Amino acid sequence: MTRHDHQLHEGESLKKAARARLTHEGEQWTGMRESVFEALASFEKPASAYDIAETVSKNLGRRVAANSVYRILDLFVGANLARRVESANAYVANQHPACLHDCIFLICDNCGQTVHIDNDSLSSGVREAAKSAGFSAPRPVIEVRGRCTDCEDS
Amino acid sequence: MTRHDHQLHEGESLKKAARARLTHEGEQWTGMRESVFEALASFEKPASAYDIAETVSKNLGRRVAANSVYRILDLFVGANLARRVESANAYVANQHPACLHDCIFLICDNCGQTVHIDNDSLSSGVREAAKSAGFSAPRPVIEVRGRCTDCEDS
DNA sequence: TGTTCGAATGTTATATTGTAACGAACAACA
DNA sequence: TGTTGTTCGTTACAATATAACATTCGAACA
Repeated sequence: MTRHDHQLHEGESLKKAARARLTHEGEQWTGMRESVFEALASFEKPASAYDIAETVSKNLGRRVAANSVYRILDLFVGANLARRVESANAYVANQHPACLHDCIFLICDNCGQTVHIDNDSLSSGVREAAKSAGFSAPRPVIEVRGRCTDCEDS
Repeated sequence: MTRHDHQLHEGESLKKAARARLTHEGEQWTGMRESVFEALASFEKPASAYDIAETVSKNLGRRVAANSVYRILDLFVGANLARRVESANAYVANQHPACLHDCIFLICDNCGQTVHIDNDSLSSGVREAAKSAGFSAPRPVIEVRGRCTDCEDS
């Protein structure tokens, strides 16, 4: 397991870091994007675009279509503010948007709780294996389905 | 890359192996299941349940609902006759249904062509990392998005 | 200030993927 | 023959995702 010296953000701090990262990419930090980010970060589990749309709608007191949320989530994923969990069709906020990692998600089949770990030797191993097979610009998707500690008995 | 001594099947041979595996699991090899398996195996890329439903419908000369295909695909995945490619919402036939592997899919973002590699040291590394994090019964999902050799210029 | 232009968002429609519920067909077997 | 359980058909619907086009907003500049 690789050491991590960078900062883990949360709450206001995370929002600031996200904003800094997005503007650094030359994108705007709009009210809508802030609302989507706040909603995304408020979930404890990966949230679907529709979950987020619902939360944002409630928070803003008006209907926001999933469509708009998808656009913003795509932007976030591209800018490393969020990650898509492929095997759950859902999204999570990235806790350290400033630095780039291939992360590994552990998703509990029972409760949906998801944790992410970074293991650069594993992920670079996967990258290398892909390159050896002739794949260029590899973007690893590493997820593990299973049971979390809380659910392993039930 | 781990050596593989087992047999790689194709065509009739693959179908026989799949049938053997499924019946060994105590499940029936019905006409419908054979049709779905043939359709699945006929694709060169991962196929969606709806793609398969369409192919089976054409082959049988009558409408087969996606619903039925999903049921059978779920059965196949459970019995190791097929794999689900999570990041593509699609399925591929398993070329060696008799033996169990955590496989790694390489999916071309441009053409959709997918190859799979087996690398037991990587996949067991992922399993171990998950276990260390408290996850039980881990089932790794390892996929890589990128560009295949044919597409890397275009 | 006012205008213009492009980015961002709103709106509606639709495509794609996936489940649920229930009944009919069929095979295995008492 | 009746009974039972699995498989499959059928319909309906839920959830996820994209497309197309209109509108709004804000930055840049005359």
